[in-house]
Amino acid sequence: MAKIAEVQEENPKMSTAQRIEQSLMEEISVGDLAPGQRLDEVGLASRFGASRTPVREALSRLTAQGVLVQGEKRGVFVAEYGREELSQIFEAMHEIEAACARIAAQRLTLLKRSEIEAAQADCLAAAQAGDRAAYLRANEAFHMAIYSATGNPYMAEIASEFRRRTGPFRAKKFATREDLISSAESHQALIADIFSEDSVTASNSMRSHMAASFVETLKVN
Amino acid sequence: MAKIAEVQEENPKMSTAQRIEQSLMEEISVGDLAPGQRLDEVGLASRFGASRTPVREALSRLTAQGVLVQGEKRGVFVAEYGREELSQIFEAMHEIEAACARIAAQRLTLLKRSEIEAAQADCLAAAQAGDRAAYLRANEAFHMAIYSATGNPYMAEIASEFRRRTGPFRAKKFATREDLISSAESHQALIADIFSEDSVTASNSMRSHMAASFVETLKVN
DNA sequence: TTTCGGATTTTTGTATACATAAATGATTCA
DNA sequence: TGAATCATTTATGTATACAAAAATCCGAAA
Repeated sequence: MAKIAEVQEENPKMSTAQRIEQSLMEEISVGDLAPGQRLDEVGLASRFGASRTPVREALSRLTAQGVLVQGEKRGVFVAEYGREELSQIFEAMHEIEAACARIAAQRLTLLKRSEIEAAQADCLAAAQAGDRAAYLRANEAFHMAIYSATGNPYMAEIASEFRRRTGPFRAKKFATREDLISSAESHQALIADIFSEDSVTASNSMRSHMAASFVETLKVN
Repeated sequence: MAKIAEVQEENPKMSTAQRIEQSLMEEISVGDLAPGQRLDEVGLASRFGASRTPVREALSRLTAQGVLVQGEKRGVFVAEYGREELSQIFEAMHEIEAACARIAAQRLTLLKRSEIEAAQADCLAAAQAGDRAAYLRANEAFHMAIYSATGNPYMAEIASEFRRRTGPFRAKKFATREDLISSAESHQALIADIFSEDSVTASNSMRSHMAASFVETLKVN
């Protein structure tokens, strides 16, 4: 509820449907809405104080993005992936992230470089503080900064899309403060390799980062 | 109109919204609906013999997929890309296609191999016949067969999505029978390199195929 | 007790109506 | 003549209503 009001005040000119879509996306990526959970149109409508029409539009768009799926039964559900599906999604994500790292290394500007550094500083701070929610946000911002450094909004868009899809599964692996710190530390090597401006080094470094992330994710899913 | 009825009869249990979405997608990817064209809700509603509600749902989903965009004015429009944007989209597409070719080369099964060959046979036949519409379909099937050969439906999905987005722009470059034939012939080298089962060769071959495709596309856009 | 069939209740998909925002056009004043 | 403001019309976003399909529940028969 806090989040809804927050978004509402930040962008007061958003339509109800967009507001609902963003709120749901946020809740899903953080893991408040668990994979497999059913989303009821009328329930959401009353919860957001709206009618079914904008709710349906939001659900429809989220389904088109693959964040929700319509299961065998009636209703839409938060996408739920088994080990096999997770591994396929991570393989795809891993390819795209590697491409992003390679391109980013080639095109790195001073501005983008400082944005990545700033995001990483936030990651470290949140990890030290043991603030899980803050770390999740900072970690997303860190990867977004790398996507943005490609200078290619379409690459960034698909990379973000996979990140959203896998959000709830990756989120589970951050249980303790140590998890946060080790994740933040693994960013350091990645940053160094991207900043080396050698595309092969950057790409390989991202591949190993993603592979490690996948191993950790599989442990808790 | 023929197409609408056709899809309707193939999948009689589809909802009106899905039917409209598929029809519009088909018309856009073939180029019947030109980039930049405005899509009017009431007009589409009367054209499909439905109310605005399912039309809105279809437009909303197509917008979420990036096939349509909501412009500065009111209304949604078929996505229109300038040279700069086209080059960015092609760069992203090129990365994904290269990854698909690499993975496909590593995992090639006899079945997938024969599917690729069959699709290419269709391409050659359509090109020889100078049948542009048939070639467009066969060419899509050819690339889909490669995506499918990765064994990874998520890779296939994003690759397909880019293909749909760029459909109307790529379609323009097939004007004469010679265009079709030269395109079909360029598939031959690509196939040979994928069938070599050497992932680097396959990936590089796809990169050059995509680069060539981009050059041709830019000429007509 | 289990299973089959029908009735009931949800839930979805579509249509329609209405209020609001935006684009267009007209009119007036400079 | 031009610009600016106001009115008109058009289109969008949301709400509500209704019909159809699916899921659930309940009872009867084996």
